[in-house]
Amino acid sequence: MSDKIEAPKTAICPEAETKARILDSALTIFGEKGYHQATMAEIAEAARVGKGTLYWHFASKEDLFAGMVEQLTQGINLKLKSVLETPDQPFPELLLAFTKECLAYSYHHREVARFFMSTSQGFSEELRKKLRKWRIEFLALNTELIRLGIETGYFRPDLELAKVVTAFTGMLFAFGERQLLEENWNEIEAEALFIKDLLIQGIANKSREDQIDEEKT
Amino acid sequence: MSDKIEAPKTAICPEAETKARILDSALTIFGEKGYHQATMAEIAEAARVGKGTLYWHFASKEDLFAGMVEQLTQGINLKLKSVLETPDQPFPELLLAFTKECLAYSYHHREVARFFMSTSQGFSEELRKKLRKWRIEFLALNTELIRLGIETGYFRPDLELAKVVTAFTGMLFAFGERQLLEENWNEIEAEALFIKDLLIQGIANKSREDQIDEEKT
Amino acid sequence: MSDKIEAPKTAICPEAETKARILDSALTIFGEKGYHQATMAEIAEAARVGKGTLYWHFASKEDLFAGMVEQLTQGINLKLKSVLETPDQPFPELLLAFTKECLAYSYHHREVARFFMSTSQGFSEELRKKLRKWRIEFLALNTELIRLGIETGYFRPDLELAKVVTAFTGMLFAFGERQLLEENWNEIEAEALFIKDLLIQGIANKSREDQIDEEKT
Amino acid sequence: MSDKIEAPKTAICPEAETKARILDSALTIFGEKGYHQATMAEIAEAARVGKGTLYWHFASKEDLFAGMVEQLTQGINLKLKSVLETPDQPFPELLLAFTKECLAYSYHHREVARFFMSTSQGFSEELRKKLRKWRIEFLALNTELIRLGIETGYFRPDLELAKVVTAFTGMLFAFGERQLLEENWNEIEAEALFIKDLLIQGIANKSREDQIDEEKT
DNA sequence: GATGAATGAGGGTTCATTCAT
DNA sequence: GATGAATGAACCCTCATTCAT
Repeated sequence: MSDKIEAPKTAICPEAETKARILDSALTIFGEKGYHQATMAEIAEAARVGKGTLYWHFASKEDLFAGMVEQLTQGINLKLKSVLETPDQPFPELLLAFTKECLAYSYHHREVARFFMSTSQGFSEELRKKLRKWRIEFLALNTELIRLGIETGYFRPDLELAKVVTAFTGMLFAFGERQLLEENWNEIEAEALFIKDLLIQGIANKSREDQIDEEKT
Repeated sequence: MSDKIEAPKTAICPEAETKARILDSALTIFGEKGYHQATMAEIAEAARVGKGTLYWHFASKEDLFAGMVEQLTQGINLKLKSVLETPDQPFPELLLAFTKECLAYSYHHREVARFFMSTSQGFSEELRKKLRKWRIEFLALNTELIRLGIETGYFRPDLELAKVVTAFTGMLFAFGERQLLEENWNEIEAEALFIKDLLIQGIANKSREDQIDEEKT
Repeated sequence: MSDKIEAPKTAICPEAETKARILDSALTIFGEKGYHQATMAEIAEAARVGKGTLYWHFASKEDLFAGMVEQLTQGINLKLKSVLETPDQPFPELLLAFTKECLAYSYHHREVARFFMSTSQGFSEELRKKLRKWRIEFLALNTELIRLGIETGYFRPDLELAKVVTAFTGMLFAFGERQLLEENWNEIEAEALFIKDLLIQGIANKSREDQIDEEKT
Repeated sequence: MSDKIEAPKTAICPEAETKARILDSALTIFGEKGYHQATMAEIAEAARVGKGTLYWHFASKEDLFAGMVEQLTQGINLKLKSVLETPDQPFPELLLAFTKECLAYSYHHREVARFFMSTSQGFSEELRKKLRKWRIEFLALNTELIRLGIETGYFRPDLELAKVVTAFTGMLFAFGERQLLEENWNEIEAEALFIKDLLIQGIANKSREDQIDEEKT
């Protein structure tokens, strides 16, 4: 929702400000050209700092990349967590909100949605480990969402969590990428609805649905 | 169709045999390390030819990459086409077969499934155009499948084709990538079934479902 | 002599204390890694001061290096001078004491013995001039020693001073470096004796030797 | 003696010729500026090849350096071996010839004599191991020479070989370096004689000397 | 057709030095 | 006096591409 998600924590001191500017530029440049095509010189120029300054704040190109991705994942994960913790919310609305948040995030940070998808070929084992960890953290939130759906009776109790999560995140990424290519901002609402309905009607617990139907009558 | 690309190892003409070996090595190396991390030297070595030979058969690294991706997409598209053209097949089984074919392909050519997903950042406009074309060709087959589902009454008639295709391919890629990471070959059957059910039960035409239910009784 | 350079750690004036600490760290770091491999950052860290502080006390890396070498050469030269000025000492014992002092110094400051040997390639003309000057000062003391040997009749009067000094210092450095590599501290006594004997018996004035022999009988 | 010691072995094929030219340039540049100050660009320019060509023939800067040093040590060691194997030569003349060869070599390859002396700070462990090996090979020849001196009765039998070798090589290096600084080519003869006399008269077996003296009468 | 030595533009990284605080 | 963030020139090395054989 807020246009600037990665607002610097203590932006008054100039040092942190520089680091934030570098991370910002990294987000832009890595997003535009991808990791291997982006150059440190470009990022430095975009951040209006010397090339050496990058290496004062980050140990290497990989480290800068990692810092940027971490900031991003923490951003989306924080939002998703707060969605999950919203009290007194019927599950379908929770699912919808969650989906919308994901799509909105990949819209606002369209340059970067790729990194969730991108294979980590050519990275150091250390960075791969980090990326894996962040991916797992993200998937954990998705899993929690689905688990809630089962718990509240909206999803069939016999579902294999992992499969549902795979399908769900697959759809999220696919729609996120479509936005990347086609710039349909105003479709987020419709797309989130579509995904929600597809999931609910597909894996909803029919007996419970019937119950609900009966309750309404 | 084209006798060159599908030509197996037993080609008599030695020139085509060399080119095939190069494409094979390109598939392996590009798959293992990704486009930017793979080097022409590696590919040449893997193909047991000189580096110069690559440039006799392909104009550039991008050209070789394009050649490889084309071969791949033609391979899967050919298979999917033949699935779609199988006569007298109830739609659910068609959907299942299609899905299985996709998953199987991404398993057998796991090194390459990435290329469908990978963003084409850093490529020349020319190559990007080609990649886009092949992607569209692949999506066209998916669209055709979904269209059939609607036509035959298994899917709701009011569905927006593009959205369904996006969701479907998203799931395909997600499961394909999971295979990449986890090596669950024998899950293909189960996964395809899961996807099929999720789709059918989710976007199935309820009235028609009722019809079917009634027909059974 | 100079109260700054020889000032020990217990200096009251804090500024001089900082400079001394820097010189100490320079000695350690330059000694361990060599001039070109040592970095100002390392030296600053070892001296527990900021990088900028180095530049308050020394104009440049070369200047710091020069300051350190100067301190060292003054140290050894002072010692050698005092050896040479010891009154009423038979020449062979003087020679032995001189040699031992050199070997002991290169043992205690093993990290630095290298600098006498190290070629000054890549240094500024200014620094090279200084290094040359200090080398000459050191050689002058050696020359003085040999001259004394001739004057007192222990060495042949027809010797070319420069050649003897070259040979002598060559042996000193060779044994000094051997210590650097092999850590035989307790060999200094034996080595000094060996060098003394080699020199004396080799370049001694035979006629005088005969005289001595006869005097003993 | 021969002006061109490192004459290419099979200089007809152009590839070997290029490699030889690179080694030659490396000798010059490394010699002039030292390892750390020399740049690959300079060496490439001196060899009239592209920078990349260096990396076709050598894996790295260190590797090139190692190749150069190896060629040098093999050159001098070969010469010294042939000196040692000269048949029917009285030991003093052998000693003289050996010394002259060393001095002449360090004159002809003055840029490089340094490498025997230079400490290997800042090199990889691998290169250090190689340098150590070559140094030992060179010292082995010196040891062999001294051993011969003892065997033939010219040197006292109770001498510690290692000490004599240390002193001998120390003098060789010192005179070699003096040449480096002062360009006294025509002094080699005199210097070699000086070293020989210093050694012989110093560590000669007196009883044998007496014998010789008596034989002469 | 095939080869591989040669090329050089370009990238990541280091580090002595400066200067505002 | 002291600091350390910022700088940018310079370096080693990679690798797609070429071309003589």
